[in-house]
Amino acid sequence: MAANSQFAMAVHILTMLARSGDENVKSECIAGSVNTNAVVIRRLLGQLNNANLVVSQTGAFGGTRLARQPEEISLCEIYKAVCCGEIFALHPKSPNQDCPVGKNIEAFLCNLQKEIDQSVGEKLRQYTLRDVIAKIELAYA
Amino acid sequence: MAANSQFAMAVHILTMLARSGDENVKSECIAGSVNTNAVVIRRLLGQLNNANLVVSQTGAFGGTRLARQPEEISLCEIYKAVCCGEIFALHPKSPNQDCPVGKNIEAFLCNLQKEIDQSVGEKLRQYTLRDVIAKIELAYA
DNA sequence: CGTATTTGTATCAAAAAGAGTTACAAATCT
DNA sequence: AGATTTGTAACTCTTTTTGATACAAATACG
Repeated sequence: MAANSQFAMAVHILTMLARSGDENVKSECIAGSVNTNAVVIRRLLGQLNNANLVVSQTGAFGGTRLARQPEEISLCEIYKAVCCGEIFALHPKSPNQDCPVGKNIEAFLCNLQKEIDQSVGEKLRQYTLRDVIAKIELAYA
Repeated sequence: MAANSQFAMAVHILTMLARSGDENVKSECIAGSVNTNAVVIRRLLGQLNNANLVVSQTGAFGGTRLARQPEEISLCEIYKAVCCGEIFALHPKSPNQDCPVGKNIEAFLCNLQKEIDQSVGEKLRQYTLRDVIAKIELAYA
């Protein structure tokens, strides 16, 4: 399939919102920076809204802003909001249950998935949107 | 796309080989346990062979066996052998370089990818094929 | 030496998922 | 009332993986 860029785009979107403070930002404007269609942005904003990370307003002078301060939004929350897939997928078809390996490998892999998910979550929890802004502003200071 | 199950299948394959010791195992036999086509297995075995994890023999009474002892093969090596993608993909199209966020977000995300990859690698290095066998045999003991 | 078996690999079809696009109803401001 | 913007449905295009068929090359054994 096409690679899943939703997390990358979501971080991009939220970084822009964070830099705009209380001001509403339009999906068209974000799309211009991400270099994609505004509907793609609005779809992601919908997911971020479900996760209570952003607040949107319809109508003239509408747009979207962060629901919380940048230092209160971790990359882990963003990752979970756009529910990227697991690190690896389990078997496409259920393995042969008459084979000792086939019968037990799925449970093992499932546990492993969870452990890795935990590791990734811990790493992502170390960064907030505030850190992202800081790094980006440092880069062109 | 269809989800990438290569790591799951590779662990399955190698676990079967580990349990067969020095004996050659046929792709058809592995396919029966994984519940897929033998060519899918042979393709994966090709990758595992490139990574020097298995040894194959063509011809009658041919097949595949581990290139090393199970305790000398970590899940991290397997993961790298089948080169599953990154945890998340970068932007589908390069972001707008005239925007401060667009200009710098990719470098940030790229570093983040590497950090996460490191975390996942460390976690996977904790387990060897021997551990997988132990867990699976415990399950039906 | 010939036959049977098995891998390695090319090629194609089918399925799944993301990204991009168009279109339009609903909401909101002036 | 009119203009603007979000939310969302519907569709196409592209990419990726899996699954399947076919066949040459290698190998063992009688």
